[in-house]
Amino acid sequence: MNEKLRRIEPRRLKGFRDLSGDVVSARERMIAAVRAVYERYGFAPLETPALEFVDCLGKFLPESDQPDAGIFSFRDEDEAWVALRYDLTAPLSRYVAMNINDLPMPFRRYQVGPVWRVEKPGPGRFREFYQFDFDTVGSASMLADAEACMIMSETLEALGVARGDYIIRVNNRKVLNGVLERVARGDTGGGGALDPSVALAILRSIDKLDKVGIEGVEQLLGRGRKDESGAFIKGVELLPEQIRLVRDYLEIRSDSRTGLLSALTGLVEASTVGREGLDELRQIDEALTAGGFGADRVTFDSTVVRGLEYYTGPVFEGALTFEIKDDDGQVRQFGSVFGGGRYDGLVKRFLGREIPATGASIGVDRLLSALTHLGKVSTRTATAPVLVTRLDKTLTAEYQRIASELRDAGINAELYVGTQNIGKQFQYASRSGKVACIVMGSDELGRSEVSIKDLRLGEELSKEVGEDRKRWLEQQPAQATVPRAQLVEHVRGLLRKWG
RNA sequence: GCCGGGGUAGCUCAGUUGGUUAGAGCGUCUGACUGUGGAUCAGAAGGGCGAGGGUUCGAGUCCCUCCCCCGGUACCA
Repeated sequence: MNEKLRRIEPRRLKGFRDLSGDVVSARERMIAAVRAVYERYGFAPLETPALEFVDCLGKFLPESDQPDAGIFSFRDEDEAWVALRYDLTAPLSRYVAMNINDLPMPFRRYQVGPVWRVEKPGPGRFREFYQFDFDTVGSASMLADAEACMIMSETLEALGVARGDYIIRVNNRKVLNGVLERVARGDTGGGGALDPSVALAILRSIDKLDKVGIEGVEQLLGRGRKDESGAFIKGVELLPEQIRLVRDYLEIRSDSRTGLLSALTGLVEASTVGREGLDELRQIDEALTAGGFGADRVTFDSTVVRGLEYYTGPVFEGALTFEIKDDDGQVRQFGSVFGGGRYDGLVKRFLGREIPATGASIGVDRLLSALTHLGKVSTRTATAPVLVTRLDKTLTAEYQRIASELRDAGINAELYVGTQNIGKQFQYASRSGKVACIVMGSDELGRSEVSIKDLRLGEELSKEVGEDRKRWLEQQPAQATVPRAQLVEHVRGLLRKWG
């Protein structure tokens, strides 16, 4: 009793996961495929530490010497605030600032790894998760942004997402700012710039378009909105004319990129930043078109907002457009799995001058879960597809030879090192995802033969085992006995058959 | 953070107006079947009801506090 009380309950932190071998393997395969695309465009790997000084991450709260509540932070032995990185972009800007004189410019790097955030976990949301970024630092050219879109498109296709099952949407924060300028002035008789917090609130509301619809956005911009749980969300309190302006903007759609640009012209050309934004998008369109990327892959969409703080120009996101049914049979959309944009101001806090930069980031876990639902990643392959069983433990040396023979032939093979009987060995093989079992007792040995059991076939046939198990066991339809010399050949055949 | 709904075996859940040793299905394990996983049959193990306090002769059932989970919402670099 006392001992029971003293025992430690195994627990795991909220939002953190243990990942089994099949998931880790699937993720590694996915990462390898993505890396190949990034490298095809000349990006090189970079690794930075998991821990950074909080001020270098830029996450001290204003008006306070406490770090932002959204990050995992603590004081180190020198009393300095340190924190786990919450993305890969902040460490990149720190790295660039430290090495600005030695880096080739433009500097292009990719980085993959875990990041940590203190957020409420939900379906597909965790406190520790992987991101896979690529960024171009030191180029203000829209060619870099256009390339980012092409890479996002190629990456998704390289992962097996069919054209049409995804879309890269592009917008420009400068266009958005142009609209905000108009909201701020003339049309209301007011004038001057919007209060930054109001501007932010407007962007936040626009960002919710997907979720709450155009009517919802209008409510959020006006007096506020009551959601279905009864909670009231305070509105931005814009005037009706201002709301109408935003609505007009959001309703602009076009199937072609140039079509959207012309449609936007009337709304934002009165604004200098707005015109600049349109011009940048025009350059991106030209580069995309020259690269052979049509609107079926990369489209312009005026409703894209993305992260609020640091984007300064083009913003893009890659979204999966198909629906899936989750475990409860509920229809779900995966939505955005890939996002990025231009952030010309990030290095400034270190160097005092702007270094232009643009890039994008994959939400690895979300995309992986989408690919799993798509059936694009197999999750049942064992690292070694073959188990060499030990029917007769006195023949172990012979079994070791068989295992070596398979390995020498390039086939991963596991020798059963447990102590249980043959029935349990098959169970073990079946549960650990093996494709085949090698069986050899004194019968086979005497005839220079081996038996090879096809576990997957056996699993299928077993549905009709029925009552007559005796006969089933005698026939062993999923098992073949072949000359020992044909072992490797036969196993290869099975592996080919089950992919 | 806020609103709503929940916490009873590994899982899904049942537990009458508070009343004797807390149940089922699935899963697990064992055996029939010591050279064959998936079928069938038989049997076994496994929880003291999220935690703590209170009311009561007596609480999984009532009251209070806290914790956790789920859904929605806010925030999200």
